[in-house]
Amino acid sequence: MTVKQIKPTDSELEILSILWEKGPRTVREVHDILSATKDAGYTTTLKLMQIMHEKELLERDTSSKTHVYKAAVSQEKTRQQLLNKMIDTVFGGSASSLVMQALGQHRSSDAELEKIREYLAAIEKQEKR
Amino acid sequence: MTVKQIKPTDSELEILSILWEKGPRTVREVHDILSATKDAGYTTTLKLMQIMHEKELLERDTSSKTHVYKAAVSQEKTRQQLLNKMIDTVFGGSASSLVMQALGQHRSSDAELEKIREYLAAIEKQEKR
DNA sequence: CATTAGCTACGAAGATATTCGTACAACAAT
DNA sequence: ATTGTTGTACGAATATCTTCGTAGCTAATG
Repeated sequence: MTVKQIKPTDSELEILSILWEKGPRTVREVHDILSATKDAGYTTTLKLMQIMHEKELLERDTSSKTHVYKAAVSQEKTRQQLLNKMIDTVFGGSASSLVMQALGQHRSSDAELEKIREYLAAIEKQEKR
Repeated sequence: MTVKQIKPTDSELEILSILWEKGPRTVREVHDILSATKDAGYTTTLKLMQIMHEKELLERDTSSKTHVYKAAVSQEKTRQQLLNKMIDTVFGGSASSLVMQALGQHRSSDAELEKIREYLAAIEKQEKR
């Protein structure tokens, strides 16, 4: 049995990100947020969201004239799938290659690094059992 | 000045991976390796590689009848760009969010985890200065 | 009630990615 | 020399993504 693969395009991911962050929103609201950074017509955003609904990336409430959309896939699961795919296709299946590359480039805050250290310690403990 | 963005498609990435791993190869050789896992016609692989050459993802040596292709972009740089993009678009710009998610899911070997720890220690030392 | 504004639905154009058939050249084998 | 094999080039069909114009519905406004 194969798990349903979530494969949003870049445009779809932008919309999902907004809905994850802000919660359920109308097309108008999503469009206004999008317009701040890129320019696209209203019907473009509308169509995108309708297609995402067909693909079951979004749910929608059509009980009132103005439909309200929300993400139908979780941010957590989507992140995991996209990440796993990148690990497989770009980093030869090695998660730690990816981790080292990520740590090497981006400056992370002390707090964040500390979290990562704790995480590693927890994993270590786990493995000792 | 904007840096040239490397944006290979999934199919292109498969070909790049082969060339990174095996070094310069002919279309036939690449195709034979690809055929092991997926099925596609020979001319499909040929066309792909020709287009990748146009896009300057590949270089080729046409001095003999059978052309020899090699990657024109480094694995290192490509990984970094794809990773940075994912950090920005999927993990809200937080490299450590990505790192934690990667560590959480995939089992990494003790040796790999140890490398990561050393890496963190090095970063810490660096920051103390 | 007529007009305007805001919304959905939908078709279609444009862009890009993918796939493959066919033509043609070079070369080896019979 | 004819035939078969292996290669490149290229056009075209198909698929998917993106964008937008237009039509038509509903509600508010004058």
